[in-house]
Amino acid sequence: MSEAPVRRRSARGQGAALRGEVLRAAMDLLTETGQEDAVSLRAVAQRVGVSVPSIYLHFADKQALLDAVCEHVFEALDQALQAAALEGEDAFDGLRLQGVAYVHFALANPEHYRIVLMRKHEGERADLVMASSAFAHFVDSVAQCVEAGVLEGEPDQLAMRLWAAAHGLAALLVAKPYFPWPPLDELVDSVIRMAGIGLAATSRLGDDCTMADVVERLDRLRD
Amino acid sequence: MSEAPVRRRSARGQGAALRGEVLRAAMDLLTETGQEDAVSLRAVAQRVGVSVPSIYLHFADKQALLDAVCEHVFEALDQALQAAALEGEDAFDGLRLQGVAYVHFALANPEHYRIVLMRKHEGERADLVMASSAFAHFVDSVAQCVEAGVLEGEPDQLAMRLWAAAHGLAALLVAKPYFPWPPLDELVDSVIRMAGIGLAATSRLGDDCTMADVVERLDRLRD
DNA sequence: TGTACATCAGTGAACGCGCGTTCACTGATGTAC
DNA sequence: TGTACATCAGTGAACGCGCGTTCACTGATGTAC
Repeated sequence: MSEAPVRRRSARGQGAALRGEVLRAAMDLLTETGQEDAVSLRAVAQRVGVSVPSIYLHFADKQALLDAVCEHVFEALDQALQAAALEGEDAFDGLRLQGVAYVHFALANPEHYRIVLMRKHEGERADLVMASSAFAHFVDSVAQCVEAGVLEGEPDQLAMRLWAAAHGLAALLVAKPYFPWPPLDELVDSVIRMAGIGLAATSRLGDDCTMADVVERLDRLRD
Repeated sequence: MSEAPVRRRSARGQGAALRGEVLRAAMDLLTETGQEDAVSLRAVAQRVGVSVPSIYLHFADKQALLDAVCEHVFEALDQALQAAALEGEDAFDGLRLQGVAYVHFALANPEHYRIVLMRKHEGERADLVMASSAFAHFVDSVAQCVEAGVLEGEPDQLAMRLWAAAHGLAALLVAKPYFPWPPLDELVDSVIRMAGIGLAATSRLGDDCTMADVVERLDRLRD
């Protein structure tokens, strides 16, 4: 039943090739099974076509393998966001497109997203997000909006708020795929715009104006 | 080391008492250990002071116990939100307070929140959110804002967007407690207001006005 | 050109562990006669 | 008032399972002489 691929042993000096194959197998297992539990060393080894202890030639332990997976995922996310940012008509629009791309990334790689951003990370691995370029690049994008005068405040603080909104939708869609969501594109668009416009409004009109206050002002805009 | 509490066997007809004790023990284990894995039938049984098979007298299997925990958590969340709504000065403010209460609930019960809203639920358990009163009550609150003219659109759709924002912050704080967050009260307040105001703006000004468009209008408000 | 040796890329078998679940059982307590 | 019996609320011991990890090992291939 279970295909046991035959793998030729690497040539001398090419031992490191196995590392890549193991990493890829772990990523693929996440994609195909959709559950983290399915990524056991035995499952990974079998998929690569290698014995279990071989994995230890390239990863100190299972956690090291999972860490490598997380790193990989963050890089992919970073690239997706940067590509999206380039499509924007201006800095603010680039932010919006990054939000949309962020949620789409989670939808396309739900179990990868879950492993990296919905699991609790402790100790040394706690700073995974900060260590990734993805967050730093996103803060840069926000900073451009501040320079352009669309947003006001500390870019990293503003970035966290937008991140929260995008993550919220991404995480809900990943965790509750069977919830009766409306058509996803509309949902994503509306949430991202809600966040972007809300952030522009709250950051520009001052943090201490009441919500009713803002609504009242919005009323005047209608005329 | 591990205290093995002595439990008197329930009197005749009082067998159901154990059910409550088991449920409570499972909840407490989540609180104290902060990790779902710690809730094994053995750990629960030991904490109650009872043998493992006794649990099967009241729960079909482990999943049934976890389902009961989820139900309990949703009820607690529902109560927290309803209490918060009552404090609002008006319907819209009530929405804001519910958002704040939502995030505070997650912070106070991180592992409970995780188990219910950050895990993937499949099959019959997929409709847990819809089956809970919490979501329905929240939609009601949104509907009141629509009636009051603060928001426009389908209450359930609007509710999902706000839910996404609040959940995003809650989930990030639960998953990344060591991230260098700013002071939590400010962060929560700013995200909730961003979402509320953003929703008011996008729903009232029409879904197809561009973000730049809205920002331009906001500029006029400053004068 | 031949051979001993070191190195490299792996393997097979076993380890102990904690888990959910099952099964035959025990012993106290209420009820029927 | 006494006793047989049914019921109830549990228990002890064992089941098989998959897991991460370790250890002594193998066999091909390059290198030194």
